[in-house]
Amino acid sequence: MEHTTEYKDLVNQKQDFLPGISIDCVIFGFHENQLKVLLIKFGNTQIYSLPGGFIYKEESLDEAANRILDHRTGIEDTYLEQFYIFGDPKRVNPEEHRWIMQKNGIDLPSDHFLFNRHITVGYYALVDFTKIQPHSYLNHEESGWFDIYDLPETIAFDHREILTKALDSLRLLLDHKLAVFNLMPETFTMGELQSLYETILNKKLLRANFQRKMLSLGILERLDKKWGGGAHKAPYLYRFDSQKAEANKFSNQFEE
Amino acid sequence: MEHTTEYKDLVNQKQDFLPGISIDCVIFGFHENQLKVLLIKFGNTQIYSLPGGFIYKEESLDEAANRILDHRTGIEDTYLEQFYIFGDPKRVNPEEHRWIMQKNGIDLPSDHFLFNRHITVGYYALVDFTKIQPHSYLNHEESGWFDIYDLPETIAFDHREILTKALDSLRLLLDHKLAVFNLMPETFTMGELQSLYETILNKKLLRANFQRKMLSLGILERLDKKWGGGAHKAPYLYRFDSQKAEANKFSNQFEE
DNA sequence: TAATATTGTATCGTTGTGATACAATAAATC
DNA sequence: GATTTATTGTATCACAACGATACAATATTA
Repeated sequence: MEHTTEYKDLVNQKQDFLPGISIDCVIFGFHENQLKVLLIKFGNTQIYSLPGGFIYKEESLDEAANRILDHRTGIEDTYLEQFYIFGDPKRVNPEEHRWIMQKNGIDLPSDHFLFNRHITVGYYALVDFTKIQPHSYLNHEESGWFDIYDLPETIAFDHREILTKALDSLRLLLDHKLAVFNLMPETFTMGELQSLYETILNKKLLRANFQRKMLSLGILERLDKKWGGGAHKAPYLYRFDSQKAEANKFSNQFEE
Repeated sequence: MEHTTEYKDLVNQKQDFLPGISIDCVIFGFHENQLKVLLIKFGNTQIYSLPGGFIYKEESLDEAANRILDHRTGIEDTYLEQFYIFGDPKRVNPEEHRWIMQKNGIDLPSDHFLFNRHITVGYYALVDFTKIQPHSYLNHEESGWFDIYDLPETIAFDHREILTKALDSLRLLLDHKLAVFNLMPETFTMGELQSLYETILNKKLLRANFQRKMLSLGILERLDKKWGGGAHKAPYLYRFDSQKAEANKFSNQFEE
């Protein structure tokens, strides 16, 4: 059983973790015009969940979230922010949880700490999809990217609700900060950027107006044209220019 | 010592509470053109703190926050929302905490659970100042309202940071929801409403434009004029009309 | 009765935005 | 190599939103 290492941590390290609290990460990526989230499939089941973990006793919440994210994606520095804390006492069904563990060959007593009530802090990460290679850890967990609008049927616990709230928060972020550029690769066309906005907002935008608005913000550096995209005029490539953004008083809208 | 009852709870009921997690409430009110927050003064000190508490094991976070708020202000139904979770392992200095308790005649061992690391969930409440009478509980705690821009010098733990974050969140709320009307009395003049906005945003607004904007939202009911306000034209009184707000597609901007 | 302070509203110019149009052009097709 | 095609970059028009200013209305005071 490939999960053993991780689960051993969970099972044995109770004394190292803060009790009764966990972190769940909604890892957003953008690929082929789809907004994706990274989900983990529990072994021997069809149940998916968010990657999560616990907080060491000497660790801040942000540090824990970064550690968990690094563990799952191999990305160390990326945009990561808490968006909500989920504290319903019935948010996790301990029977469901125990059944999942059993399916993975781990038979824990029903009074094991893992099945106690846990409050969970929701973090979302905005990662550059192109920089994430299938991590060894990912394979072990049978994790994968899913279109946020086409999620698996069975999602564990209250994780579907967490995903919904994360998407809501991401939409709010669009209005206030420029953090969504963390979802784009280093260079991109205006059409690709528009596609990201459309996917997050789940509605079509007028191309001409989107371009006008984006250029007027003064945060993009225009590079060479992108050749070979098809039988049509070649689009420019752009790069997000954080210095320009700062000069244009958008400093407070990006990366805190 | 008047605190005894509450502190007894804290000291003895460890087993009833979720371990390692607390709630702190930033209770906003609006009075005499000032944005106020309710702070508690620890006995025999000059140290103020936010009213807070712990979560019972069968209670949701929102329920706990409501209970704590009710306890402090006597208000049962009001606008209450979590805004951030504070999880720095050094956010509370246990020595400072123990010293404060000692000053209140409660000498706890340094390994008492109260001095363990606690993560705290920040909630803000928007209350109608005119409906809050000095609650018996308040007197006991020597609590009082403070202008958010003129806080006491000594504020315990990381509570000043929590207050700052709460004010930031309140400003965001202004853009998205109509919840700030919870801070106003039942009826008010346009000038009073403008004063609230100016106080939250900490900047002056143009009277004519503010009035035009507010009226155009179609969320206010115009009542009789308010007489006796001085040697000038009498202003109209307004009432926030949640039905109008709903009809004008603002339903999603108010009370969830 | 006149003066005063404040309120309610109108107006002007500027900016931002939705909608549409059109020229430019890289690759595919003939 | 000329033509076609799909897409891009930009211009334009109408309208809404907004900052700034002006002014008439009016409840109280003098």
